[in-house]
Amino acid sequence: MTPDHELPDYEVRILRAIRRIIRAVDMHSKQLQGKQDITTPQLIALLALDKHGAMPVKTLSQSLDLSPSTTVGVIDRLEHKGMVTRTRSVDDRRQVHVAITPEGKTLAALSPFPLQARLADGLSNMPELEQATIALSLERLVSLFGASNIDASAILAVDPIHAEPPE
Amino acid sequence: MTPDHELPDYEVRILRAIRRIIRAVDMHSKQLQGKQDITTPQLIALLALDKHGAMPVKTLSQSLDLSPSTTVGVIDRLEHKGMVTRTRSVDDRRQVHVAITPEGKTLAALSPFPLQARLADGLSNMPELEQATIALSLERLVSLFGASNIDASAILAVDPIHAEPPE
DNA sequence: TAGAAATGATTTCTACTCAAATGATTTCTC
DNA sequence: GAGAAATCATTTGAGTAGAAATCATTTCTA
Repeated sequence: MTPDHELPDYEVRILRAIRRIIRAVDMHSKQLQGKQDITTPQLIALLALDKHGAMPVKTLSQSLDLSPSTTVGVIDRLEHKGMVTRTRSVDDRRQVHVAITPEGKTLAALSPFPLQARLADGLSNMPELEQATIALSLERLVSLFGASNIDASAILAVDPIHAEPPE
Repeated sequence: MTPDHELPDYEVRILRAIRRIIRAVDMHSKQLQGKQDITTPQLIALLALDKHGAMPVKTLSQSLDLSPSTTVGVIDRLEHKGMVTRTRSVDDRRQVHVAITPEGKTLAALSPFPLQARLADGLSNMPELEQATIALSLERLVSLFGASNIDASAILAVDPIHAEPPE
């Protein structure tokens, strides 16, 4: 039994890339927060509400691909800043409809998506074929992670020190 | 003038895929936590310490690709569980050396590289060319995010998304 | 129709993440 | 050698994230 976790080259590279992308995305959000007083999840929520109109918390959480409890926190902060309002539904009093305010609309319209901007910039300098390849690759990766059920033995562990072996 | 953040198809797909991957990785960590009382960052730290021996916090944080403040928290939790120890260096009393304990070694040895196993499984069913493509695509993406330093202008730029209309 | 089950939002709890501020210590510079 | 600057670890504060528990309300069922 090798105590070492030998892996083909591609996997190490892929895992390392994933970790870096995750980090980069988070950093962008933090920067956005510092400079425009809004974070990526908040902005995504705002854009969803702007585009599709008021909706219950559950629907919003689904469209954001976030858990309800996380969504509540995001809404809290947006509400506190006056970007959205909460209204209890009359049809079903369990539901709370979240709606964007005029201030929220303004912010949504003004806020560029920094990450998207960067991405767009980079992608626009690539041939379309390559863009397509990247999209397909990522989607295949998603299906790899998401397709079957995740069991306890599944984690993402990259040994960052060895990820780039000097040859 | 579209108030909407219209984006070429590939970008939307790529961003969506990234969000899903991030979520999948996080879910893995949460599941691990529930079942084995350790999380992904903790395990990665443990493996690094197991492989390379005791090291100062700074070195560890660098090899984990995490900020020092984040690393301190991870160490706190590992120390609390008896998986690592802290020792102030005698050479340089600013430094704190983090070392893995026998219990930590046991845990590190027992924890498989699960998500990697999943990934390996999926990848091994793909032609090598495709594996290479995925690796390259991700790395290109990383360079897109990480290559240049993110300055204020990149974030505050008027609307870089529209700078290069898709043709 | 009364009680049970399901659903929706929220709260609480833990963990991860970073930036900025702080305190201790070392190194640099005059 | 004394003071300034740099370095290292840590604390604090804010945000994101999900699971589990809780509360209110609606729907199902006997």
